[in-house]
Amino acid sequence: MTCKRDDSDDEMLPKDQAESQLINESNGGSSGGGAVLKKGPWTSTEDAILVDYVKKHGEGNWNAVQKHSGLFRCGKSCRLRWANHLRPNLKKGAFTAEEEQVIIELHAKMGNKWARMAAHLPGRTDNEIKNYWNTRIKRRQRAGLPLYPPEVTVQAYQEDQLDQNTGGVDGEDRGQHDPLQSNNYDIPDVIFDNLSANQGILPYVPELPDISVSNMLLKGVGSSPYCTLPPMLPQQKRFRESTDLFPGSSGSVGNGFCSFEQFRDDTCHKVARSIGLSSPLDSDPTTKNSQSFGVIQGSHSLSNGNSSASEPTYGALKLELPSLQYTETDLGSWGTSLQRPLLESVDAFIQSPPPSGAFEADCSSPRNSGLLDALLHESKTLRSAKNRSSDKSSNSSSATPGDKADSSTLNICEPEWEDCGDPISPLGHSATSLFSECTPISACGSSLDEQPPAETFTGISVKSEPVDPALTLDMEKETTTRLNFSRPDVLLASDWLQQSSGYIKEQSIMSDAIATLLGDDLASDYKHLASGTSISSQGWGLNSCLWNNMPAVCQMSDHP
DNA sequence: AAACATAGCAACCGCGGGGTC
DNA sequence: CGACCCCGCGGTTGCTATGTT
Repeated sequence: MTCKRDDSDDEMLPKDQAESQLINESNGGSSGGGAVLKKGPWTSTEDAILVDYVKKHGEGNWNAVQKHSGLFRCGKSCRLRWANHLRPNLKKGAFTAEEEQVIIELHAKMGNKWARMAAHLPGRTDNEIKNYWNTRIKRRQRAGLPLYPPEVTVQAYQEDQLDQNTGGVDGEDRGQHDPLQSNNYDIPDVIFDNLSANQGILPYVPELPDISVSNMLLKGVGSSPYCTLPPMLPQQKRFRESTDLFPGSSGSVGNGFCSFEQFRDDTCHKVARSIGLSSPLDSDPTTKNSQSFGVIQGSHSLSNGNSSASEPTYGALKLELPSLQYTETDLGSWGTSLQRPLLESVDAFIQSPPPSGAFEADCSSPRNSGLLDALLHESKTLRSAKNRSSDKSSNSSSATPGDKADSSTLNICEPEWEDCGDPISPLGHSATSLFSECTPISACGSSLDEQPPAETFTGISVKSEPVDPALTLDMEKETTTRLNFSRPDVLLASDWLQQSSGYIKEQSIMSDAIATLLGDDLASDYKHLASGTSISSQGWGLNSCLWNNMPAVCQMSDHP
C-alpha cells in the first residue's frame, strides 16, 4: 500500500483542503488493517483513481477499492463518490422545472425515499434530490408555504385510491404494495394546472379547512406532531418575506386577514357547528384553553405574515425536529385562520405549558419513523387474523378477500396511514394542502413549488352529510364520525368518502384498530373519549395522538 | 468593506437489510 | 442459527459561496 498523497491536487483544493487532508482513522478500515483513510473532499486524482478502478473492476465491492487502487478512502466513501459524482450519465446542474415537479410528486407519494425517487429521475442522485428537497423545505418553511401544492396531495391520494380500487389490492397486500414499483405508476402530467387559477384571489375563504382548524383549536396540544414552530426569523426578515409573499401590496395582506377575521366569526362558526363541533369562538373558557393549544399548533399562521404579539413566544417553544418532519408549513396552513385573540392565550400556554412529556412525546413522535405505519399495519394484521379465526363480522359485510366494503374502508383509512408513515406524505400533508388554501398567499416564487395553493377543495367543502341529523340516530357512531372528520386527512378524503357512505364503518374499523393497538385499558379510554361529547372537541387531538404516538393517547385520555 | 447570516452542496455517519460462512 | 461483511439508505454535519446589514 503506497501511502499515496495527492500533492498535485492540493493546489486545486480549497484553502482548507490541507485540513481535509487530515487523515482520519477509519473505523471501517478492515481492509487496510489499521490503514488510515482519508476523509473530506475528494481530489481530482482520487477521482481519477476511482474512475479507473471502476472501469476495470466495475461497481461494487467498494471495500476492495482501497486494496486494489491504493486509494485511501473507505469503501463507503468510494461508493458515494462514484454514485454522486463520477458515475456516467450523471446530470449536473440545477433541477429543471420538470424534475422539480416530479420530485414534488414523488415525495408526496413516497416521502423521504430518496433512492427510490432517484430511480425516477435519470441522472440524478438520491443525495442531490435529498439536498434539493431539504433546501426546498427550508425555503417554503420560511415562506410559510405548504410543502406541497394542494393538487399534488390530492393527486397523490387519488392515485393511491385508484391503485387500490383498480388494482384490487386489499388491505393486506396493500402493506407491501408499492405503487412506484408497479408499472402503472405514472407521474401525472398535469399537476399544477390549477395553481394559477386562483392566484390573487383574496381573501381566501375556504370552508372546510376551518372545520379542521376548529378542531385544531379545540384539540389538546399534546396531540400535535406539528409542534415545530416557525423558525425564529428576525422580525425584519420575516416581515420582508411576508411581504414577498403578498406581492400585491401589504394592503392585500391585511385584507386577506381581515376577511379571515370575518371568516372565523362566520363561516368557521357555522362550519364547526355543522359538523357537530362547538365553535372555536364559543366563549367557553375550557374551550378557550384548548384553543390556545390549537394556536400553538397552528401558530405558523404567523409566518404567513400575520404578525402577532405572540410571535416572540415562538422562541420559547422552538423545537428541533428531524429534518423532514416539520409539516410546519402544514402547521402554518392549519393555523392560518387562527384567531388572533387566541394568540394571547398562546402566551399563557407557553408560560404554563402542559407537562413536558406532552410536547416531548409529540415532538419526538415517530411520525417520521413510520412507527405508526407499522402499528397500523400490525393492527391490520391482527385484525385480519382475528377475523379469520373468529369470523366475526361486526363491521364488515363479508369476509371475502375482495371485500370491497371492508377493504375499501380500510383503504380509505390506511392508505393515508401508510403514506403518513412518511413524514411528508400525501395524507400527512393533506392538511397542508387543505389549509394552504387558507393561506392568503400569492406566492411570487419563480419555481412551481412556490406557487400558491389555488384550487379550493370545493368538493370537500364541509361534507356535513355524515353529521346530518339522519345520522344522529346513532350517537356513538356519529361521534366517531365526527372524530373522523376531525381529521383533516379524512376531510381531504371526503371526496371519496362521501361516495362510499362508509363513514361510520370506517370509524368503527378505525376504532377497532385502535383498540387492538392500544390494548384493553387504553382502548377503553379511547372509547370512553370517543363516545363522550368531549371527544368531538378533542377528536382530532386524540386521533392525532394516535397518529403520532401512542403514549400521547394516555395523556389525552386525561384531558378533561 | 467588513462582519454576519443564510443557502446550497458534498461528504460523513449510523443504521439496517441481505448475503455468506 | 448466529456472526460477519458488504452495501445502500436516510439523516446530519461541515464547508463554501452568496447575500445582507
